[in-house]
Amino acid sequence: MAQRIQGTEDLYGGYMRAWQHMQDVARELFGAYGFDMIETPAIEQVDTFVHGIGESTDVVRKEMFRVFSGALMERLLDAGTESGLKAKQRMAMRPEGTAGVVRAAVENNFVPQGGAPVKLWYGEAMFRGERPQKGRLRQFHQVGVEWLGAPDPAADAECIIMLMEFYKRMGFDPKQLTLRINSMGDAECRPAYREKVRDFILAHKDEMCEDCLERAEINPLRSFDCKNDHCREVMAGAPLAKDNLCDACAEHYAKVKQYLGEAGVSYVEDPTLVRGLDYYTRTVFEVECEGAGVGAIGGGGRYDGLMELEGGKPTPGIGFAVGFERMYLALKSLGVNMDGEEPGCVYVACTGADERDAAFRATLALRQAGVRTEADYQGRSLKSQFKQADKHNARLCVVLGSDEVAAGVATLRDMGTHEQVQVPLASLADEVKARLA
RNA sequence: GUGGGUGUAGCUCAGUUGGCAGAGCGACGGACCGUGGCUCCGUAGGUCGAGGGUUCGAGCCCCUCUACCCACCCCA
Repeated sequence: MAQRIQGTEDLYGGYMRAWQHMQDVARELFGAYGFDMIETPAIEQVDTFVHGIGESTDVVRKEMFRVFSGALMERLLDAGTESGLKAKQRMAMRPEGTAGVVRAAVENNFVPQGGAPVKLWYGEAMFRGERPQKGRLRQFHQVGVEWLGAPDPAADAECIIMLMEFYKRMGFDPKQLTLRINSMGDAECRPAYREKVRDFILAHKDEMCEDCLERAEINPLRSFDCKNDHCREVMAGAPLAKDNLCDACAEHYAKVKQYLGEAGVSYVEDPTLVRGLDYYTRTVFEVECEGAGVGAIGGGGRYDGLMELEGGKPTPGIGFAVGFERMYLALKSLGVNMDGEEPGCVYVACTGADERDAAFRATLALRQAGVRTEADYQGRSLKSQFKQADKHNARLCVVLGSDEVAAGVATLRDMGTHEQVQVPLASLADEVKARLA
């Protein structure tokens, strides 16, 4: 039997409706904050992701799905190297949303010099070549926002406030969530801090695990959340980001915290919070649902250097992304079922072959009037048609028997109250719509 | 990439020392032939993940493959 690729899922039924619901909530809430929707291509040049996400990150080093046409792949296998490929022939499926949106902003000049900020949101599939496990898929879905051109710490705060409101509307009690924030500094102060942490690790090399020694060179800040307890104990004595911020970063961070406080958003300052993508500067944040066992259900931060890395003018940016599948699992672990119900409909039943034509016309008329309508296509008994009507969540059932057809009427049964009335076939759609309203 | 677990009906799973493949749910049909949900009765549905081996006999034991799940790494 043909089967799915590992780590992918088919979205249908209640699960699909849950994903659509998440996008509907996003559209409404993010729209109120002035965000417009954008959809960028699922494949981009590899460089777009490498420049943005960072050469040394796991996402770029081992998780990106590379894309080649069949013809190109043949040439590649012959040549044994991709060094001869042009940049635009080296493609990858997007592992996250920010790099593509920023690339689009640069390419289309969304934020001209001195121009107003642009606010964009997306809801689409992401692809990462990892081994799947709970809350981790190779194709998964995220809703996210990018706010470009706004250096103001109020933008950081508003993003976070909006994010927490989003969770609330999706069915979380804010008390069930932990919002962790940190500041990673900027081009001014981060390099020096990074070096300090590296030196600290190397000074304690006898006590650290192998992974951490490797991290010291690649991304020393990651050692803060090493899974090894002993490493974390050692790292507790390491220099903290918040003590090593330049004045501008410290002021920015303080302002973000002030605004969060004013908005009544509770947060935990976590000096060890380090996000895995290199583009982040200053504010970073992450939201976790305790006990759900799926890790972070959303996160983001500021990326003031990213536009430049993608070849644009220096333009500040901030954004976040929320994982659909993880959020779905987290809500489920809290007893909230996100599955959407099939919408109600009207079912057209008939008693036999002689009435089938009349049923066809009634079904057509209802659908043309915009009513979600179902009917029988298997020649089932009337009793069975009623069972089908229930399965389709029918609110009304139109019954067409020989008596009705002869009299030019239809019996309309309310599936909730069992009330039945006869209405002229000519005004069926109006009668139905009046009762559904 | 590394480690562990599981594949039996549409779904969730039982299946004892190797001895006639099961349950619950679901589906379908019926309970005074034109009326659903509840109840009752009945019916259908299986390459026991695939291939090989041991055995009189394998869902069960052995080997290989494969798929999925979980965990590490990392991340949404």
